[in-house]
Amino acid sequence: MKSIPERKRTRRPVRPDTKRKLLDSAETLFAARGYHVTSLRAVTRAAKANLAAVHYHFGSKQALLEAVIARRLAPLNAERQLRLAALPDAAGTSSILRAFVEPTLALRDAGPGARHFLTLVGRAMVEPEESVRSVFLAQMQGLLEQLFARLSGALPQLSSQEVFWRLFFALGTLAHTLRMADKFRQLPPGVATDLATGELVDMLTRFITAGMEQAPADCQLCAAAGDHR
Amino acid sequence: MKSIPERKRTRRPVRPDTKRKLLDSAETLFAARGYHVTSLRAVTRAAKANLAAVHYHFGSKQALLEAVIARRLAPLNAERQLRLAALPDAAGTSSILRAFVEPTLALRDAGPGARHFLTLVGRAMVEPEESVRSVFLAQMQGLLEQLFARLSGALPQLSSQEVFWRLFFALGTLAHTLRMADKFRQLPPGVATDLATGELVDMLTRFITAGMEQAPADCQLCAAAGDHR
DNA sequence: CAAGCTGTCAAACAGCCGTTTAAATCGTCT
DNA sequence: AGACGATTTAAACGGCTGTTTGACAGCTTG
Repeated sequence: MKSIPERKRTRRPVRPDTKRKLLDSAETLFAARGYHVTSLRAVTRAAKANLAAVHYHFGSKQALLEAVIARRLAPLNAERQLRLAALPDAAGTSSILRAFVEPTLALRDAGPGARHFLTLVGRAMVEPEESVRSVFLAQMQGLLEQLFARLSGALPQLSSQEVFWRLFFALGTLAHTLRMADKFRQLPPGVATDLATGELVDMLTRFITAGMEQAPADCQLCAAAGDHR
Repeated sequence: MKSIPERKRTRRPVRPDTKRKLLDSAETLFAARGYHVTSLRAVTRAAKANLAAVHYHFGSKQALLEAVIARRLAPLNAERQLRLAALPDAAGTSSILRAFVEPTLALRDAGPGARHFLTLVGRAMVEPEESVRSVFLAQMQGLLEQLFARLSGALPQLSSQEVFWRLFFALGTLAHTLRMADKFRQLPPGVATDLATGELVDMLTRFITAGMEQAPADCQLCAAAGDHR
């Protein structure tokens, strides 16, 4: 209403970051407290935006969740796919699992937002509510089938049923680890609470590799040597 | 605080099963849809009881959750403790883990209520909300410390930090399995969806035993033999 | 019988929820 | 300048939430 801002290099509106701030706030709150217990009022308050902004920019609470997940999961899945495709045909179980795990946990060091996202993903994998879990699984299904196929190729001595169950266990372990990517609580004394991402990747990969590579169920040698049963 | 009823033969009221029916309905609904999204109206409707019955018998929604968990977790933990104590001093990792896992998954065959409880526990372990998770962890802490001590004794070559992390992974795998104790969805074709409990216990125990018993992180032989890194 | 406790019931409470509306504001273009 | 689309804003909507209340029924005990 006054002097002309001739050098208005800012072609974007004054507040183009409302959408991003909503995503950031939702990411943090959904991860910390869960999707259902987090109200849109809490999200918009944290983002310093109006309550109606969520519906203007996203349409609904669920669409906001989908956007939060897609923003980071799409690039992450793309890199996991690249890593899997770059493996030699004869790659072993450990390499395959590492190609999947390492880009994931690398987000721990990509800023606090990405770290919150990891917690959110770890929870979304096991969410009781269909709507939340399906939002996540829909974006993962193709990659998971690819991972299953690679592992089946690397473990030809196992039945596909056995590969499935071991992969099921391994993904459960990964989800459990992701949930703790943010912070740890109630640790027994003497255990380091902060761990470098590289060490964590190593430990996790070794754990699930050992579980996947063990002898088949009907291996007599194994049954005789072990103390189980 | 009054006269002692020397012979209270019929101390039960006419409808002593309202409390139990509330526990059953809450167990089922909490497991199927989650604690927060399940309303007391849904619980009382399923139990064919009045809305106020929850507050009369338990005091609050959270107290109902605690009662649901305690009803089955107390006997379960008692048996896990017995199984652990009955082990010989020289028991191996596999036996220790099996003593913990087997009574747990045995609830799969103890009726539909117990099966729902397993799902609920698997979710409570990872619940974002502090109130839910702490209700569960408070009843588990002593047993978990005992389990940690036994495993440390069985794996003397590992640092306590390494034992902690491997146990952390193993419990994550168990929690993931418990969540699926109820039913499975979206399985790839050709994979049996219903599995006998014994087979499941075997597979799970073998998986986490292999992860826990692997060589220490700095084992040169292992690093040279494997294809990882 | 009357008193008393236990359990049930319908109704209401305040409060928060996701969503919608319509008006107000801002930046940009003709 | 005026007009226009893009955004923000305050307010309200109906609906569902956990919890509380007070009256009422059934059985046990004086």
